[in-house]
Amino acid sequence: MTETASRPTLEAVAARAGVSRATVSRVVNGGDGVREPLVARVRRAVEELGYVPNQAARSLVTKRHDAVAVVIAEPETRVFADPFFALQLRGISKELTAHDCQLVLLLTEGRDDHARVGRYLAGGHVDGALVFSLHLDDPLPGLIRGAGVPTVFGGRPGWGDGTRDAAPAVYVDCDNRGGARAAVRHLVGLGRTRVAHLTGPLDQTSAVDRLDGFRDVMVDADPRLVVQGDFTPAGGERAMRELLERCPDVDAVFAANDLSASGALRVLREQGRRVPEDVALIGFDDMLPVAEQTDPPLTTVRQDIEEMGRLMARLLLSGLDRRGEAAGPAGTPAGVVLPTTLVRRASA
Amino acid sequence: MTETASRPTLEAVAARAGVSRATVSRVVNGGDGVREPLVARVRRAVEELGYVPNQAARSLVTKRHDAVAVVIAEPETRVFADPFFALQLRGISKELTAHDCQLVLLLTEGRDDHARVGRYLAGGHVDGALVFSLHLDDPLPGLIRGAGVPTVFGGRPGWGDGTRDAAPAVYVDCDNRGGARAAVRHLVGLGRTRVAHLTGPLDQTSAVDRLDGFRDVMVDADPRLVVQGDFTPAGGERAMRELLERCPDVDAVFAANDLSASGALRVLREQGRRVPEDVALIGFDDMLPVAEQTDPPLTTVRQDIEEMGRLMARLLLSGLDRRGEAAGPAGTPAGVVLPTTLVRRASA
DNA sequence: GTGAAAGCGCTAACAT
DNA sequence: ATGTTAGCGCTTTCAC
Repeated sequence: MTETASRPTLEAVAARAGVSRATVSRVVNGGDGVREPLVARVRRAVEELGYVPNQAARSLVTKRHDAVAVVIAEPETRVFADPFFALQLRGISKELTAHDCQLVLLLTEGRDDHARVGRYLAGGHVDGALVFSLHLDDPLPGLIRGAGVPTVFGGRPGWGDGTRDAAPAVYVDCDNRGGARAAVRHLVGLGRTRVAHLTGPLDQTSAVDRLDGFRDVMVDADPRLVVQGDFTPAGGERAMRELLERCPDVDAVFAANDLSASGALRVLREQGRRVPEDVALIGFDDMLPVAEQTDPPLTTVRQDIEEMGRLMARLLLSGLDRRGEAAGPAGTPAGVVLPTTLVRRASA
Repeated sequence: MTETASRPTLEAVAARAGVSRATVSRVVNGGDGVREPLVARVRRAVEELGYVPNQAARSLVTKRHDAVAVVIAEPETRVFADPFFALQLRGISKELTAHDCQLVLLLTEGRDDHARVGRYLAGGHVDGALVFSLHLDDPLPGLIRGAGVPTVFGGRPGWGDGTRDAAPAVYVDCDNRGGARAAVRHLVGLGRTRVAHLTGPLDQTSAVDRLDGFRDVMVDADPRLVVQGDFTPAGGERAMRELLERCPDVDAVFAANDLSASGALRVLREQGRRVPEDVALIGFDDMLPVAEQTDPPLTTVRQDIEEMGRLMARLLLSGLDRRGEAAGPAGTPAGVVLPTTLVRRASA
């Protein structure tokens, strides 16, 4: 534990420099409109006293915080196990840094956490929030709305089409459904007839949309060919085992993401099925450290995750800049959907 | 982007409830010393208005924030790839939650980030900081000292023995050196004579301490048997390749952590060396998802990472509670070092 | 038990 | 160009 000396105030600096508080404030905030000799005097006083502005006091009057919260509604274990978040965070981080804005990461595991995060957001610690990985029954959107903090969502929020409210939710997503369609069409194009789908957790729109894309192509697929997973390798293993038991004749699998595809791949190999000869396999995300390292490397649907993060941050910041301007419905787009592309590797 | 309605203030609640601001404040902060009927009236007004206290205003007077920062001095990509951080964060998170304290995660990648984090800490956004993964040349400790924020470090800080300052740094660490000794002794006990060490990044004390432990046992080891890694699987692969080239007769490897051990294992198998028959291998950390999943499972040195996190948080919070009391040198221990244990699995 | 009033440290009009 | 002043929204003596 380090000492906590009570910090010097503007007042102290002003006294030391022999000027008014207002002048010190001006210098500290850029020094425009203050003559050079004074600027120097103040700067020296600041230096000598080790003055750092008290943000609470500053925010109280400016109502700005130069910080935005990133809220991830997943347990740490998942957040840290899934490169998806790392990539998105990296995009966000770059964009925020460029705007000299601090990223504050809030992880929410249980219901208590939700309440605390709600208080944090409503308490005016941040100028805005970027929210990820919402689940269908998540109380977070309500809390956020209540908090009145400008928010951009990562992934289409699950509560209807966003038109329920006066201001539709702003979100960034990739074309999950279209990407899924492309993947399944590719499998069909390969001549596969027993095409299965290992889904993600169906309380998330990304998983639902990918399932819908699968169904768009496999209009009357044997329902046993759809097995629920959870975006994790372990879930992929479990789902694949179940699938092989239910439908030993399966000849193609579209997994909802690369992580579950990697799990499925392990099971396939373990049970002596060759990929892609016996069973063709496609993932989703194009998470390089996963998709390229598997054996065989994964054919997958690519989305630019880092770019999504960057875009979310940009949307939020530009929205913040435009505060107070007439926010016509034409102002901010409700949702930005980025394209996906099929990346062919060896697994399908 | 959601609407930003200007939030109701204490004043508004007071007006609505027909009481004074002071009374509302009392109710909001627990309601002691306010008679029941008033409490109810105020509560209802709070409810109706959706009032949430403005933290900036509150902090300005109380000087408390009910939030602590966790600073990790690593790029996101590493933070999110290494389960170590997830575990530690989980321990911290649990402890903080129990004290109704918000965890604010700050990741610092480059030098600009350092400055911003320094400003954030000094700006009085948090009551304290937990700092990890410091590197030898890190400017962070200086910034933190300057910020005057109570801090507990994860891992022994690298700047001397901590006695350079009036208040020695508080930290939590595991017995890296002792654990390393145990691992190497075990290898020697197995009859191995060409025992190598794949180090971690030597600008971190944990890596240095493990190397020292290795040297404690292998007093005059062939210097070529020590190869530098970086705690990552890729680094482990690289180091292992180099090692096999330099010393093809190596018969045991102590890797600085499980992640690099897993990389080393891949290379060993790829080059046709059987583990443990030809080369015995030991890791460090006992990171379950890694150590148990490898083939063969890793013998490793266990440290209770989650407990370390919990302990760090507890130390910080108890220090915060004791503010102002005479902080005698006997008050807070400078460093807490947790024991390690050797976990035998199949790799050695 | 409750209210009135004084600030916490800062910025932003408004004077000068 | 610089100083003066009035709050930002809250907690906390201090009277009543």
